[in-house]
Amino acid sequence: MKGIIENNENYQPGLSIDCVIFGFHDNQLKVLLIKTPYEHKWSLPGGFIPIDEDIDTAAVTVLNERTGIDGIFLRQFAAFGKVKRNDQHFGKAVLEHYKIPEEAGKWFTQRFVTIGYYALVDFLKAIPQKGNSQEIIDWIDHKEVPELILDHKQILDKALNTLRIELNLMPIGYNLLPEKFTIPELQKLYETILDKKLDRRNFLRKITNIGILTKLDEKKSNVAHKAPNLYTFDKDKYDEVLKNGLNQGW
Amino acid sequence: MKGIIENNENYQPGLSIDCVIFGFHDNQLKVLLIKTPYEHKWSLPGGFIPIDEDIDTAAVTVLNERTGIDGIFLRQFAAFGKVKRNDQHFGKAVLEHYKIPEEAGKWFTQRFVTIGYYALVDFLKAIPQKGNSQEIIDWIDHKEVPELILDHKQILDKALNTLRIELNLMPIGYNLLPEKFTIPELQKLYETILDKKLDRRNFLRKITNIGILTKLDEKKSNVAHKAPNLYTFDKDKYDEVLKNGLNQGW
DNA sequence: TTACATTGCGTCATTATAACACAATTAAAA
DNA sequence: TTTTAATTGTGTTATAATGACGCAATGTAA
Repeated sequence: MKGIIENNENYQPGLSIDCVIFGFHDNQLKVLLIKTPYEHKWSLPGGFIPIDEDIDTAAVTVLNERTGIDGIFLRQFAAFGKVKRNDQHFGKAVLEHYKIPEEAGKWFTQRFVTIGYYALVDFLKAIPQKGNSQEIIDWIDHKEVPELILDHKQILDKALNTLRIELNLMPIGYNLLPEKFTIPELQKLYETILDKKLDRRNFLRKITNIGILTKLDEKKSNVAHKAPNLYTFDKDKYDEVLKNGLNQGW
Repeated sequence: MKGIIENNENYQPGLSIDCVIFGFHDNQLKVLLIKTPYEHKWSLPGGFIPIDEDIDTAAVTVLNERTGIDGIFLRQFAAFGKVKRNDQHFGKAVLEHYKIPEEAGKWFTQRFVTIGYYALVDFLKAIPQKGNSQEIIDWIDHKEVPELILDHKQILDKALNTLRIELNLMPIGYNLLPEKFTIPELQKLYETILDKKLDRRNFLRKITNIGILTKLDEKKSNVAHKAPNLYTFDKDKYDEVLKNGLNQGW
């Protein structure tokens, strides 16, 4: 933040990035959110775009800084550019907190357009990183997201909606689950994202027919009831399906 | 253009809009392209964003100015923000042509991010409008698009690709065809967009099963061979399907 | 009058989907 | 130790969707 206050001519003016980072844990679809001490609401992790960086690169940077992982599944899904989307932000809390003089503050109070990215990450590998010591960063169940700043709730909703649609076009799971997982776990992931129950047996048939799963000669241990079999993704086939898409339609 | 040269502080800096406007005619999917006398290549119709306008509104304005129609099907599909996407543009031809002094020209030579929209319009209702007398604006078959400026070819490709995917998620045709049309015409539209042949009989079955077509008691006249029946879209059902989507997948 | 391209309507085999049955496994309760 | 309950693995069956065709009707042009 300090760098940009002093050298905002090095950043793309009026343009920001916001990331909706999804993780899956305890049968919950979680979102990585941030709370700064000078704001009363939570917000999506975001950032500005150095003028000498591609916007995608800037998004990767935000994500990497916040989760500590590389090679993340990251997709741009929409740009948000309503005139009034940030008209009462930065104007108060942030500028005061950073003691930014009015003239320099104009850079922050201008009308901002933001580009939304969503990411799918392995909850156990992603370690939430604070931007500074006063920040709080945490995984929050998407069903219990508190009030967010600006239009961040809309951005989050749109991201989830996009994810739901893309679920029908491509396989997911590789990015959200640990290397070894069970079919019921994968099903829970789908059910959680879609917010609806699926039939166990039909799910198994459909997911295995895609041809991206490898059944391991190993069962999950330390579980109540019957121990489910473990699977991994066949990465080559997975990537092929990712590239070519699932349902052809016409 | 004049307004923005003198009052560029009224526009969102470093951000533009580009529109991929599709029309369907003579069994060709056509794109509305522009050629300015001071450029050797063609370009997508685009524009800048007034700081007091939503980006979507700015896109509607561009579209309306270029086609003369309202109530257009218009969708934002991606933002393009590679660092070098406009590094050799504006720097020469445009600035010279408009005799923009170097200082004022900096606004145009800065790094630009552009937001891509695609539109579907009725070819016969859309009348290409020149921005000024020296411009050429024309419908060009998407298979014969000449070399375009900057990354406009990529933007066009991405738009078409998005359209192909969305064809499986929603009905189209209402925006691209005249009010009355035949099934073979609708099929040609699909085939042209997808660039593949479809079976007549299966197409009829599938498209009618969607329940968005109304068969008219009228046949197309002045045609070679057997006169095909005319149809219209049932707008209520069409909109309902548009809203809810076609294939559920999971 | 005939040839030909196109339309309208239909069949049939295959595949995909939805709904459901039952046995096996394992922790916890009785 | 036995029983209960939850969960997993592996089916079956009926229905719907899809892909690959056949054939007669229509209207232009040879």
